[in-house]
Amino acid sequence: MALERDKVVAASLILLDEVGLDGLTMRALAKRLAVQAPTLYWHFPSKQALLDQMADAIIAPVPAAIPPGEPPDTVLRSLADAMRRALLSRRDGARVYAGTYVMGENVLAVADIALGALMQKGLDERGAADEMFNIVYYILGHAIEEQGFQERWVSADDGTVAGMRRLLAEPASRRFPSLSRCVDTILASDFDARFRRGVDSWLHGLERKEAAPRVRSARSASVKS
Amino acid sequence: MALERDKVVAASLILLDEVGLDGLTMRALAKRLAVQAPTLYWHFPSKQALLDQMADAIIAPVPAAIPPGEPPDTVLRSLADAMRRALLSRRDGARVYAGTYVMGENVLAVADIALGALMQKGLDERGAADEMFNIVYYILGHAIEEQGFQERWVSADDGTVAGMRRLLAEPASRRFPSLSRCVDTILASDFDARFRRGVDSWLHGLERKEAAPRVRSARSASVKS
DNA sequence: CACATTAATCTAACACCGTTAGAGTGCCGT
DNA sequence: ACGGCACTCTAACGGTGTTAGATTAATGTG
Repeated sequence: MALERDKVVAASLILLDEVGLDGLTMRALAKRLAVQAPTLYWHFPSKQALLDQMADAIIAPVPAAIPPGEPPDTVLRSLADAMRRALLSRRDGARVYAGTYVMGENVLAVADIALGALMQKGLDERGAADEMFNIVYYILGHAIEEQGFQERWVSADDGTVAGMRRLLAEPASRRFPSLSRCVDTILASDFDARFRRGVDSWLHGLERKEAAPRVRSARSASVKS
Repeated sequence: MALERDKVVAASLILLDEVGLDGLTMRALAKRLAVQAPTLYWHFPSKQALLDQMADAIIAPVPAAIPPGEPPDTVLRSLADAMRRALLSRRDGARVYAGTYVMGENVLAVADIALGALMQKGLDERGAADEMFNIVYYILGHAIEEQGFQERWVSADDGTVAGMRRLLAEPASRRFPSLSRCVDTILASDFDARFRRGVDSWLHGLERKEAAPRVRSARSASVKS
């Protein structure tokens, strides 16, 4: 019963790597499973339901990648790293995940780990929830843009970033001086290094939060006094 | 020549608000313009090209929303705010923007402003490029999830977040203790407040960067000595 | 004015998509 | 032996982005 479902999800992930999200059709998936397309609708009520399962499967390796018993900073760093790697591990993985918004088993597990580490650092419930979403948003946006960048520019017919340089360098030269100064740095962009620095910045910001517990707002304070 | 193109983009943005990205078809757009669908292909080589123009149009208001002559922190804060508002101003706006990766006029202008402010704060080219992308990733991820959350949960048949509470509270209670503690906070989530705090954290992290100029790596230092 | 050219739109159609209806097929418990 | 169930099939519907090629409207040129 649930065995067949898992096999379908596994096959769809392989197909995703081969043809991308736009090429992932029910008919193509059916052919790979030596089956007719409508058969899939006995196992999944819709394509979106299948995509939801795929999204959960994509981040399934994340909870297991977190070393237990480590200090919260280590947990958070490896959590961010594992989630990024999971999203990037499949072609269009970030786009699949972004389109889902479903409360899958693994999604909940990841959230639980992040919230636990954040509260262990001294944040209250709201602070932990905020920061947990913030880092997830960052990871997701980062991965979406990275994969989109690759598909659009690196694996384009051009084959290099030369086309991008042409588009960037010309109009920037006069009207956009700051951009013009940074254009070489941007073209040589290293997503991994940038991500690491981004996570560092985030963790550094957390230090401030845990050190200085939130003050009551002026209104409620005056009411109290 | 370019006049007709702009009219098509404007109409497509109105249609986007009405029917969402999934409902935005070339035939529906053509009907709104009192034209047959293939006519659009005289003005745009593909639907993706139209979406690219739409994405650039969505963030067109951003550069104008930046007060000139302000200190860089103010510039960056209002830039983040304006970009977020722009993405949220159209239905599925964030998803449209995320799928584009095009070097439009306004995209370049926004990048130029951000890079200028960051370098004015003392960051070098690479630091400015990194942080500019980081904040953009964050804004984008935030907006995508917020709009997706609304479409999937708030405007669902259920009409409220009750369905989400049901899905979250039950499985969380035993296996996910931290999540369980935060579930009420999460359900009462205020995206605006969270975004403001996220930008604050980011700006705070920048202070550290500008204060402490990067040290040479150990390897190159030892070579020097 | 007549005419060739160009811009813009049309109709018709292609190949494909997600999805549904409803008819089989094989197995399993009684 | 047989009813029911799990699973798969064929056929088709309405829709999609996109192309080919004919047709109209406008425009500059002799």
